[in-house]
Amino acid sequence: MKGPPGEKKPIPKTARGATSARGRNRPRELAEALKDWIAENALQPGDRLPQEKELIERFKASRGTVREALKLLEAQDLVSIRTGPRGGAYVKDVSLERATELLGNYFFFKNITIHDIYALRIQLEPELAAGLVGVITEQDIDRLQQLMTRYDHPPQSQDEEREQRFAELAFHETLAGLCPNPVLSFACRFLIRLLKELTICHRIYERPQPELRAGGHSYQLRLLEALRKEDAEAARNAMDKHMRFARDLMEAQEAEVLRQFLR
Amino acid sequence: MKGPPGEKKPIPKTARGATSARGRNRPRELAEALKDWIAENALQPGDRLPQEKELIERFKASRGTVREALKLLEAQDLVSIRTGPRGGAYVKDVSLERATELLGNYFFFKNITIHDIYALRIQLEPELAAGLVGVITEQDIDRLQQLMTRYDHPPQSQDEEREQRFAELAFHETLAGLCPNPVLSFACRFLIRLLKELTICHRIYERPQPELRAGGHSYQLRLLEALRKEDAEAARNAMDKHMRFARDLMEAQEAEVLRQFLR
DNA sequence: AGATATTTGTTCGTATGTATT
DNA sequence: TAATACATACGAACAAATATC
Repeated sequence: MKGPPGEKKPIPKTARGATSARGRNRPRELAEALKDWIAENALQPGDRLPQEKELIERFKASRGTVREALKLLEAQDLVSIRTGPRGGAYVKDVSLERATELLGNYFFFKNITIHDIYALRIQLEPELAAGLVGVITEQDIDRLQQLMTRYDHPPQSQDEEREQRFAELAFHETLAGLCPNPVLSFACRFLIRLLKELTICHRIYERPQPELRAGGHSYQLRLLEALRKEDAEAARNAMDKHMRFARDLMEAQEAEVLRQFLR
Repeated sequence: MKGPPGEKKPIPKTARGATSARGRNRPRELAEALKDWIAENALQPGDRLPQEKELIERFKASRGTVREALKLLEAQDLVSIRTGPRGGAYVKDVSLERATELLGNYFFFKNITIHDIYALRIQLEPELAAGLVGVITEQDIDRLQQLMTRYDHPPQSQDEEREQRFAELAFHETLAGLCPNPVLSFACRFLIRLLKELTICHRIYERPQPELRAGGHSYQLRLLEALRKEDAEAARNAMDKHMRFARDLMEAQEAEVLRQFLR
């Protein structure tokens, strides 16, 4: 089917190509071996792995293979690679960002709706709010109130409209960051990330939402008041109302946008 | 000290190495660019990416860089790479197992407690149960009831004790698998995985739990009844009671095990 | 079943930029 | 400032795998 094989490979002279070619010595295996090596030697976050040259000798692999294996570990956020003389691969704690990104990949092809996300937010954010009592400080609350000034007024432009939506989400991210329950904290932040990435949300955020902004602002004020009084149930209640209010408006907007889009 | 294998170096003529060196156009960036490219072109699972040669031209990178980027995507389970004609990088659905594993890495160094996990289960499992109404079939319910026969009787041995705990969790995993909300479904299954991996749970599962077994069994029966009647609120209520009951017992056991351990 | 073409997999050599000393 | 060590990147050749004829 293809072009005539007129051109032979004209490089037979040296023939010093691959040597071992031991079948399936894939980078993946090397990565697993490195992980085991890390565990065996009880390396802690911050410790440095041997440099490439030594890894090449120790594991009997080429530089490219070693590099790919290290990249694999970096992709899992188990190591971070720095350049320079003190460079190399360092054992690292898995970062929130990376974990979020990797989990986001799982939902990449799933069809997530606003309804799906708010079904969880309604359950989790009130619990989170209640759990903050006794943990959150006056300074934290002041910082949150400071954040709210970015959307305590009607937006002057479409850009500001969108910015205000993200500032509101940042409010909730900050709250989640204060939560002492690591799982709950992660879940709430991940839901916010999903919201940010939903393309339907981008369309919604472009539309004027005076009700959403004003309503959200007042619910958040009630929430902060409850937190100041260290009243867990009042905090839970305020957040519950806040979430249900937001869900209803967002779902209505979703339907509206879809209606326009399908027209 | 290099000691090449006898052969001379017959590559003097070309000898042109790196050219661009535009800052640090790392493989990471290429991987991100490829991800964007996948989204822009609306590639679906099963679709093939351009082959290495074309990617080299299109993104102006060397083969090694392209390969590392592809390996990065492969490590994230976004593509799978095959050799041979019609080979190349194929867009792939991220498997539940892999996503769970990667997220598990994030919580590996965090100190998760039973309380943390049940704080979420209490919120999410009732919601999941309610959402099953209208989706779950009679066959599904029959299958679940079949599953329950594995712990409808007191265990005869410590092995069976442990087996019954895992069978109960399998019941909840099956429920979660039926949930039409992908985020809620994942969350519930991930929480169960965390429970399974908690070392404290292993100790608890070794101890006799007649109350936990009998109580859980009866709550699950009530749940299935509600689902048969398609009564969402009754299902939610049954699951809520079930979770609170389990949490109280598990936390008591956790305290007990810790007390013994610290003695 | 076997030959062939296509595509990735592996290794080597080399060049370059940069951060540390 | 110069030397050096190191990661980063490029290119070429060969090896292995595999679909197609």
